[in-house]
This record gives sequence, structure tokens and C-alpha cells, in this order.
Amino acid sequence: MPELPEVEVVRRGLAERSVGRTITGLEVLDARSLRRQSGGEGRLRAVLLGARISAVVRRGKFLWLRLADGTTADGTTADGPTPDGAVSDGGGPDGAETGEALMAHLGMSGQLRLTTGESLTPARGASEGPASDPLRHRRVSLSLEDGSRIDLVDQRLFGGLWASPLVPAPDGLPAGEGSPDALLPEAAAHVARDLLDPAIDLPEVARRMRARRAPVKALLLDQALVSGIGNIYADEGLWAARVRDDTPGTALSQRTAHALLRETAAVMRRALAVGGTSFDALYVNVDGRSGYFARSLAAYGKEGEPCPRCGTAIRRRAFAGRSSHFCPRCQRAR
DNA sequence: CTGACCCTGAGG
DNA sequence: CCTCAGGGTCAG
Repeated sequence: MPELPEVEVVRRGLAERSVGRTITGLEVLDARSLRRQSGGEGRLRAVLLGARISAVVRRGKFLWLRLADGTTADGTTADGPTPDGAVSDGGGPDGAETGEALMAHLGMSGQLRLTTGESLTPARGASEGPASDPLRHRRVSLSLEDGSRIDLVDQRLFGGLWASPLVPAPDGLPAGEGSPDALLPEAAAHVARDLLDPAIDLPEVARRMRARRAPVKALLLDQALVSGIGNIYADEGLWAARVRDDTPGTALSQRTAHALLRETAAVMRRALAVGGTSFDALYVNVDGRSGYFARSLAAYGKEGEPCPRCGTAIRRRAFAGRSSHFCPRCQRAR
């Protein structure tokens, strides 16, 4: 559910309130959230404890925290592996970059919540709690030096946290939103630039789409081609550009393919401006608040409702293992 | 490129 | 009780 705009809302919240802080604790309530961490909790602990958060970066739906050597309470410097030559000193005043990033992916139901000292609820039994407890599905928590906490809350456990070494981005351009340089985590190296990335080459992405026979919706969802788009914004972008989901990439003109990308970007920008899309409490920002874009959706989840453009009932069908929503009248196959 | 899998909770 | 929802990954 969280797609680019929602993840960007989270990135901004974290960047505002966690950059410069040192990580002082790691609490793992459900090890399944660390599924992608080789070496498990012990390895993650070694990377995180004593590290200072120097930046919060996003590419597509992937988020990562850049880590620098922080100063521990007793004044000693935390250690961390530094891959030779990869990192000189991107860090701030009190430490060199550790060469590792903390990756975060929210999956379907993941949230990163920031809780300040006062609002920390008295520790209930593990992740058990009343249905009203917003932290009921808390899986992992990072304690920060100021007493605040970053909580990964994830009902369905598709998301996760894991450490990944930084490598240079092949094009030498900033690795993502919020990135101080061209270094990106190895784990995000396969992820294409997203539609809100100033360094994305839209005509080139359009050309690559047109070189593939797969249905255009599958291409929009291919994170290695263009990242950040999920089922909701794919349907909305296709609706905005009046393109049918099953149109083969090869059937698109350069003009149409480019327009589709621009329309999808525009939808995501509008969603971001109102805090993202959420249908319920499952997607929220770092303070637990929902965005307002759901009320602006034209196609997604609107089966049977009139198309805002022509009034025809929106249709829904299974597509590539997911559901697809479109207007049968004004979204024509090409 | 399709489908299974990872998961849980809502809804039929 | 069964099915469905869905991002990413990986086997086939």
C-alpha cells in the first residue's frame, strides 16, 4: 500500500526529527522483520549501536538511513566497517560515514513511527495490546539518544529492516531523494530511479517501455524500469493518460509513453501534496496521521462508480495477480 | 513472464 | 472457515 508519495511523507518526517541523532538501542520484537538481514539481529546491532543518522534517503519505495560514527554516552566512538575507497567523509561534524546504510521497506502494511519520550506508552506485554493500540504490531524499535524511538509497525510483516553496504551509483548522480551524494545501498542498486527524481531520464524510460511487449501496467510496476509505482498509482496514472492497462509496451508511441510517465508523476505529486493516500489507519505518517489523497482517486477502488471524466462505470478485473481498475470508455487500448 | 510465497485481518 | 488483499523476490 505505501507507494512513493506515502514513503516520501515518512522520509520527510524521519529526516526532520532523526537526523543528527545517535542510535542507542535496538529492540527486536519479531525477528521476521529482519528476514533480509544476513547475520540477523546480532549483525544489525553491531551496525546500528552508536551510529549517528546523517541522512534519510528514498529511492522509489525504498528508504534508507545513512549512518555515521556517532559519539556514545561515554565519549568513545562507535566502530563500523569502512569499505576501502567507497566512503571518504560524507558525515557531519562528529564522524565519518560507517559505509553501511539501514534499509527499510514498508511492504504492504509497514509504518515507521516516531515516538517522543513523553508519548512512549508504558511497556505493554510485547506486541500484544488492545485493538486500539497503534503500536500493537510493533516489530522493531530503535532508541535514539534523546529518548525518542523509531518504531517499525507492520501488521503483515512484508516490510523489514536490514543493513546494507553503500556502493557508488553507476551514473554518479545523487542516489535518491535526500541523498548527499551518489552512494546507494547495495540492496537498492537494482532499483531504478523514480518519477520524482530530478535525475530520471523520462524519454529514455519511455523508450525502454516501448521496447518491451509486456502489458504497460506490468511495465509501470517494474521497479527496475521505473520505481515507486504500485497498484494504486499505476491505475491512476493509466486513467489520467487514458491508456488501457493491457496495452503492450510496443504499441505505445513515444509521445504516449512519455505522457503516461508525466501523468503518473503528476498524480503522485498531487498525492504527496496532501500527505499521501490512505484508506484506513494502516498507512500513516511518522505521527500516525493519515493522508487525504484517497478522496481524489479516479479509478483505484472505484469499481461501479462513474468515471470522473465521462461517467461510464469503472471496471475492475484481475491483472497479473492483482486487481486493475479502469474506465472502459475513455481508456482505450492502443 | 507467470505464479508461489511470505503474512494477517477483514469480509463473505 | 475460506478467500482475498498486495510489494518484492525467486523458482520454474
